[in-house]
Amino acid sequence: MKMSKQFPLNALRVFEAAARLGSFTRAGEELGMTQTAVSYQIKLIEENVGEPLFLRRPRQVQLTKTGQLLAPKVAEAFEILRDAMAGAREDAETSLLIHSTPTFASQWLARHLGSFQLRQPHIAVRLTTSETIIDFHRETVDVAIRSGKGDWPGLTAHPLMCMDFTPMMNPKLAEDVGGIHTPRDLLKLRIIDPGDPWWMQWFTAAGVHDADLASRPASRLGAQSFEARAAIAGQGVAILTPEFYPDDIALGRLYQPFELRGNDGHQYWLVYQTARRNSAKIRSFRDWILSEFAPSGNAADPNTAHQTAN
Amino acid sequence: MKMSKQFPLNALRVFEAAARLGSFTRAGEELGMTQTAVSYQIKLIEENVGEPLFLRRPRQVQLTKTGQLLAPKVAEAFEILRDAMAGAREDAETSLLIHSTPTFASQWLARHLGSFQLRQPHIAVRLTTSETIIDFHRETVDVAIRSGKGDWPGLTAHPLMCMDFTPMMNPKLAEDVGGIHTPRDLLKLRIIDPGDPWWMQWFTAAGVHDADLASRPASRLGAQSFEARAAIAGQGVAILTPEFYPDDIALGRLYQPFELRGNDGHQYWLVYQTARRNSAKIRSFRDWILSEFAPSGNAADPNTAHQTAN
DNA sequence: TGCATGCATCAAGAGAACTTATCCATGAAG
DNA sequence: CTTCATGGATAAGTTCTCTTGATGCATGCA
Repeated sequence: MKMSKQFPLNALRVFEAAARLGSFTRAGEELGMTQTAVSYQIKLIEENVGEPLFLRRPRQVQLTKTGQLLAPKVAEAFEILRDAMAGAREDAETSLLIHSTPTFASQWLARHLGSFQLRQPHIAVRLTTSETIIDFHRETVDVAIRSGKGDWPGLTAHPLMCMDFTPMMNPKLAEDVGGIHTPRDLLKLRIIDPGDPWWMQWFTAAGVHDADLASRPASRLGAQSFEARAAIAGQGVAILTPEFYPDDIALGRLYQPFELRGNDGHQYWLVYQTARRNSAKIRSFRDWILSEFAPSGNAADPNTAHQTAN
Repeated sequence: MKMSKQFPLNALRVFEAAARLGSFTRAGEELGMTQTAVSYQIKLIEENVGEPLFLRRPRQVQLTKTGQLLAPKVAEAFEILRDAMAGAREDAETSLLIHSTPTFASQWLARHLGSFQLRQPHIAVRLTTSETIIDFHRETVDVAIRSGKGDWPGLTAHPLMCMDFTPMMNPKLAEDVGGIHTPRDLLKLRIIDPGDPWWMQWFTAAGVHDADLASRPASRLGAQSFEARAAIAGQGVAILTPEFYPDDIALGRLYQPFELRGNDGHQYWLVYQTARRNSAKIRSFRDWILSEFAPSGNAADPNTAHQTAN
């Protein structure tokens, strides 16, 4: 037997309205259906209960004893359901779960998220980070910042910024070794995380093919921002993304000796599930972050997105 | 816009089961539907809320934050609805509202209803009376006892007993006037309610055509049972239905001087709405009362009913 | 590596829910 | 005391939701 027969939910909703309004016609209006349909639904539920719920009086309907018993409880239940749905919608609209790589989170989001919250004060932002790429099917996450090539099935990815890299260091450290004039000068310094493939790539691009990085002591710090801290502290030269350190550069704690930048084809992306592209909160976050990265003054163009089919 | 779109009730029920069981397949089994249908309904509600409610993990589904928020409230609401429906069904099955004429109620039902309650101890009987014929469309009543001809549109009527009438009195009163031998002897006594048309009809049938009843003092008591009390008290002779007074006859407080009975074509009927003929409580009351009136030992035949089309 | 489990997707079909049209009864108004 | 307006019931036809069955995919287990 069909569940809908044992438990006529739609009929109960109609009953609730009819009981409250004391009129099938009025109930129909409220529910956006005809009086006929109301009559039909009420009959359904009466058959289900096994007893009339309304007395059909000439110009009005009136609850029977059984109907009087049933109506308030049904009303209460629908009240709860309405609240629950409203609560869920509210929650859906007002809480935004962002996932990011730790570096992007600490170096960029931490400094800019305030302007998003200023723009959308009703949205409660929660930010989680991990090195690993999260799976939207496994985690409750609305949007994510990822590095990669933007080719993730089922997801829409908007490019945010290139993951360029170039050696950076504390200017005092450069002075200590008599200044850094050629790329090869860097080899006089301690290289922070010499195992990072970026180093090899950059030296090659700079024409230094014999940099013996492998023999140097490994010092992987796990995340670029930690390496940046080390560089700022004068502990060596790190290979970093300059866009992440505008303050440290402005304060003279970090500088970039060479214009030359490497790029391994990766960049940072804003990604979200394509199916959810019309969610208001996702849209407003997307619009905000794209405008932050857009050439100053111009609004971002959401059409630059990659959408990889599923 | 359709209400069912704004407020997907069936989807909520499916959601409740899926959330509780943590599985679309299991939820489908419980609700008697396929996994496909569950998936579809969940998608509906997710679109409505604007956010996923489940994380689709490989071999299970798991509630998202929003889903966790929604599930308990929805469960509570359905709990209430379930209770309410069960309560209504319970009430529908276990309470029987009987309406009767006051006379039939006091003279017959009062003495026999106990045996019905013995047979159906789970049914709570409520008995209301009025002289007027009640309208099933206006009153909350399951079955009624009426006098009449059994031709009520939309109602099924089972004949119970004839409304025969004959003069009855206390035997002592007869002795006081030297015995009642001929119908005309009755005129020596006080006639209780001489305006009752039954009197004229009975005297005519008895061959007394010149009974001057109109000139006698009126003493309408309103209901036959009151007139019977008066007759038992020796205050006169009343025209009564003998079947109502078996005890008083057995105790010698009331007797019927003549075999002759009048009948105006009316009788007592059990009536109920034809549409509700299959209600269990109505059926069991019908079966009981018909068996009480059936020739002893034989079950009553429900097929003697009149059904007057609407 | 192959199998079982569990969910998603698609096309097609059944059946429920709804609408339109009509009728009927009642209470109010002229 | 008609006549009209209101409100519900009924019948038949239509729409469209929902369900089904087949299929595919990903994952976990043997």
